[in-house]
Amino acid sequence: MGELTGRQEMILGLVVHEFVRTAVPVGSRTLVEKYGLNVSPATVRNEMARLEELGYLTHPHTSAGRMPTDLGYRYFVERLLQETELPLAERRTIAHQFQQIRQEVEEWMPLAASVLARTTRSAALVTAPRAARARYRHLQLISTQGRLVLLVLVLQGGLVKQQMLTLPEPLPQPVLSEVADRLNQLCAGLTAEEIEAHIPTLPLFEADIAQLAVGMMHRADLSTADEVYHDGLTELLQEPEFTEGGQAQSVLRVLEERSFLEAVLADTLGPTIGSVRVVIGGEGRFDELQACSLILSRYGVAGLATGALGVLGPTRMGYGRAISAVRFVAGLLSELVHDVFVAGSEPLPSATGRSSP
Amino acid sequence: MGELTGRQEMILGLVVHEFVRTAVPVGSRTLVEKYGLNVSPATVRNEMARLEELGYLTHPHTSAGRMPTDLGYRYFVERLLQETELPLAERRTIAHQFQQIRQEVEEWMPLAASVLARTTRSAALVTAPRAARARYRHLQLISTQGRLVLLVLVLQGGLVKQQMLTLPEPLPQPVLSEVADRLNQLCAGLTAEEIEAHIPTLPLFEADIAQLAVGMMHRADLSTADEVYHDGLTELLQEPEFTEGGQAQSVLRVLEERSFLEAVLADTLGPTIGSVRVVIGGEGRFDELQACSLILSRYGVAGLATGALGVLGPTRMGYGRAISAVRFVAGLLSELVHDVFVAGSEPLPSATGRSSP
DNA sequence: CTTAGCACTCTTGGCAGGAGAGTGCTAAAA
DNA sequence: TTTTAGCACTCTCCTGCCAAGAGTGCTAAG
Repeated sequence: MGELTGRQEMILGLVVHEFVRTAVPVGSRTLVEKYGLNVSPATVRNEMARLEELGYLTHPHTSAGRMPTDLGYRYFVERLLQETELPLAERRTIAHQFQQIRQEVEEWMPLAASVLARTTRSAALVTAPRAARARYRHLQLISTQGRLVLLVLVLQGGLVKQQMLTLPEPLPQPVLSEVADRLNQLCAGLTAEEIEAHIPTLPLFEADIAQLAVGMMHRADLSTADEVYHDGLTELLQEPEFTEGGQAQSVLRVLEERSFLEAVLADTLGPTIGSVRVVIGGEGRFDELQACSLILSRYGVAGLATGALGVLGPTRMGYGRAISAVRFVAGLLSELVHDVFVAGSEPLPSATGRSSP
Repeated sequence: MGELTGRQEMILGLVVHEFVRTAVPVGSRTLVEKYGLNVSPATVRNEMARLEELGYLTHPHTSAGRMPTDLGYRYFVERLLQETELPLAERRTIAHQFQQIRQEVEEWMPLAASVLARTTRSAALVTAPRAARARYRHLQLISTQGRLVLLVLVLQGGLVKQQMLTLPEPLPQPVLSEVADRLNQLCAGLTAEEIEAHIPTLPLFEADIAQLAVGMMHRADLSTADEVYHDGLTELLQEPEFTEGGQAQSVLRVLEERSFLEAVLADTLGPTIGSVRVVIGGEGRFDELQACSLILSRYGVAGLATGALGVLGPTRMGYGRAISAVRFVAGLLSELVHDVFVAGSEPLPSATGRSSP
């Protein structure tokens, strides 16, 4: 990415800004008039031509204004966008909402999605936090009538898995609880492999149960994202680039084809917490996202449990605001996860004043 | 809804059939030729004019073919559609898939949604089964480090709720387990109110925990649908009626605005299990669904736990197949729920041969 | 009651022409 | 050397127009 002169940068920035606002290719005259530049449209045209040569702008057709290319957005995001934060008032209300549902584990993800969608006016995606390697925390066996038993396995980080099993003969609840307790003492904090090592030493019935739990943990390890919470799809599809045919579906595919989302996450997000990644226009690898940009970040506690969250919008999106919002919400969620895992007992420091690395 | 002559019914039926297939208004000549009627187009025209007068057909404009009105579809569904079932082979494979994941509680809903979406080529919506009144089944307290404790509450039917709480002082896991056990013995099978009645008799700490559980149960009672699983939205949005502007959003609103879905379910589905309801074109009450039809059914075990599932398609949808699919999948899910709740110990009778009332 | 015939209406696609917007280029001005 | 004015050029967008095609509604005859 070559260097641009100050004026070229300014013009690129203005084109991005104006195009994001209006969704209409912007011409030289409009730019000069709207932003009170003290050069003539002709000069701007020359610079625009140069920017186009370098690949930062395009033309839909000869007599139309300019619009940024994906490369143009990239330059904008990486060099022109000064790091910014959401306004304090907004941070306050958001932090307050999270404070409200601090105890309600199930509300975390939906709230994060809703907040992201609302503040960025785009679609938001949030995956639940998961341990890199599932670790056993607690198991319980709940007898239904008959020989049918519900096995509830709680993994470290609060992820709950359920499975049913049929006993060869009915057992009373106290016996089941006792079995569960013994396993709990033995297995707390272990990974699937570590538990497997113990199995041969266990009495028959307990070994069976442990084997089931191991299976559930393995399955949990395999899938990267169990549930994807989303919000704001309707707002996204109101954007002009999606109101026409085909485009809407490709966006939905991201949601419904889990494998696709997993690929994107794996490709663009390492295990690093805190940094925000920006994927513009699919970056050649994801055709379905040609018209979209993704702002992604990982949240959670490194090495213990992490999830991902992000904003999906048209390439023509407000990157500054979106990046700040993603970073801020990721920070809040990380704090919540931190509580469940590392668990300080002191009251949380106010989240409002925080910002990321 | 007045009576129609046999020939009028036939023509209405053919118009529906043809329009569903092609999405193009159907003219009198095409009808005669494609279906080998031995009357002339003019006769068909006369009948069509009569059907239009009665409100079963419309014209987009003077020189276009006819297409069914919502009333026309309604007549078709209620009087012309003979009760039918999915082909045996298809029922077999579907039942087999459910058999495979019988034990995997978390897979039920996604599978149901996926199967419905695929067999009807429309969007499918499935809500998790919920007890009419939440009933306590099992609670457990899992200590994190420090004073933070994770409370996991399992309700009858397998619904799991989690919440965190902060203790005034740290307690070791065995003490917590003991408290949980005492509450479990006392509260198993009770509703929120019944537990509340016990609270004054409990020691202080246990009373607090019980109060929390009661709160969680109340909250569970309030919301009709916690999670809505969906699949097949992409296929739906490929239909010609949604590829153009505005329409796509209104469909997504159904998904994202939970309150809306709750309203629809409450309005159209009583607590009755097994019957299939058809909502055509929003029926005047739901503007967002003007272009859509919903095929809905409740599943589960009456009085214990029920959920809803359905297919969302364009009004121009294959009603026969959709209704059969919804009924069949609802039946399969009901059996699964039956197992968890009422819990027979005998192996399931093969679902393939079953059909609903 | 059915049908043939015919006039009528409305959509669709193609084509032409003018307005508007914005560019690219050239030559003059700073 | 950079900036600017001027001008020709290109392309979209809208409008009006025309012909083809599809399908109807009506009327009068079978």
